[in-house]
Amino acid sequence: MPAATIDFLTTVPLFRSLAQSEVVAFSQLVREKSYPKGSVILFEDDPGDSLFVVRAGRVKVVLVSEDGREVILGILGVGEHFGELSLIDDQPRSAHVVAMEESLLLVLRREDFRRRVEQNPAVAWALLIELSRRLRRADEKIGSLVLLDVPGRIARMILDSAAEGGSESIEKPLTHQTIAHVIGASRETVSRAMREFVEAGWISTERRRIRITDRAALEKRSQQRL
Amino acid sequence: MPAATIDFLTTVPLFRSLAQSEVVAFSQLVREKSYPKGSVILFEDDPGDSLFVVRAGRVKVVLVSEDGREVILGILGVGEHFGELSLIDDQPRSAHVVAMEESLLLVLRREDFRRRVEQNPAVAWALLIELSRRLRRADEKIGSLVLLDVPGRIARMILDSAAEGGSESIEKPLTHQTIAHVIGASRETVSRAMREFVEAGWISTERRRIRITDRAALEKRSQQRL
DNA sequence: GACGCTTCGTGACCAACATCACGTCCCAGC
DNA sequence: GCTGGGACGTGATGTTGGTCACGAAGCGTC
Repeated sequence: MPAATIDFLTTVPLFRSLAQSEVVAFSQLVREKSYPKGSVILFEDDPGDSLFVVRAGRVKVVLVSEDGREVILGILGVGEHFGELSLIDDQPRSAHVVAMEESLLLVLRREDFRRRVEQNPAVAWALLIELSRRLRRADEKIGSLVLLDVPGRIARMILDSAAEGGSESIEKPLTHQTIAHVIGASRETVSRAMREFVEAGWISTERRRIRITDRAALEKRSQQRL
Repeated sequence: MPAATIDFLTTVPLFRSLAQSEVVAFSQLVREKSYPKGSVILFEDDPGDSLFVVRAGRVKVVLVSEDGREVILGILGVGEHFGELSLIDDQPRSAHVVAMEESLLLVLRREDFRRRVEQNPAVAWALLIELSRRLRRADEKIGSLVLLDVPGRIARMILDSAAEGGSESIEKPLTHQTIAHVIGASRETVSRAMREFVEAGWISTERRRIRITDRAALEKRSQQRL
């Protein structure tokens, strides 16, 4: 197993608290797998027996309705992982995961994962912290869907995305369609709302990158419904 | 500590996998506290240092917007617990919790809880399973908020609630207002939609208890938007 | 049984968004 | 450079569901 994989694993929050020897052990259990843009990595309702870590690229976690409309539950970039729920509770996968770009994933199988978790309380604890974080975000999202109008949800999404990255700008390009799927709105409504933000001087956009120019205004807008 | 508390704890999923001696140890760490109907048990943004288990009564987990509108993230009954997130990740509470009825809660402090979790992998594992369950439900809820119309969300809520209890009826009385807060709709819309369900012969209602009379129709309705 | 409080039923009105239907722009690949 | 597909801008139109405003009906309490 290449040393690069070991180095990479030490940067993943899930494994960061581990001793070097533990990380090496993990690195020997993973397989690498690559997925072309648009390919489905796993399907809702499938029985799941693997955990995935994004090594390169970007994936989206989506729910799809009978008539084809979709919601994006999350967008995961390098260092983030998915698929652990099915390893924990033996239930089928709760959503589809699709590669948004050509992506390289590390795959870890259930038995290997479980054995390691049981032997290493630090991993269990890191998992608990990660699930807590996701639960908080999910609850927040529910709140924003019910309590905020579309511009409010966009404002909040921009602030959230910026918080992860460079603080004042969103590095990863997002199409209006993608934003719409994330916040539960139509592409057209997102277009119109974002134009208003630009005109108001709250953000500026160039080539699908968004830069925040008036954080305070955005924060205010993300807390009230007009 | 009364033996009744010990017996009760063994019925709680979180502790069910524990040895009797472990349960006794826990029972000696909890305090009992009672809350009148309507009282706030904990506030969003407070630093949290306790885990609560519902011994009697019912509580709701709510987010409240600036202008006073509320979303109910969950309704917890006897044997369910809340407040563990703050114990795990040391972040402030993510929502308010309010007693819907006169309620009796068991309170466990952070240090006691952590020590026990660290010494007992079974508790950590039970916690992981519980958080996984909640995460799945939260994601499902996000999906239904975006993909379903109000009647669809009501249909789904009825099916979910019935699944927990007697399968064909919902034991715990729910007001239309409460249902509205859970599914993110107005009281009036819930009234109208439920009347239609009754007229269609899908459910029957008496004194705030709902009985399912045509499960198949409800299931169908909960999957599509009209 | 009478009072009051909460819940529920229902109509009228209106706003936020989805949807439909285009046209334009941008860029990647030939 | 051209060409085609995806992303974006924008108007017109329709509909869901929120809000307001009542009145009626339950239900617990004295």
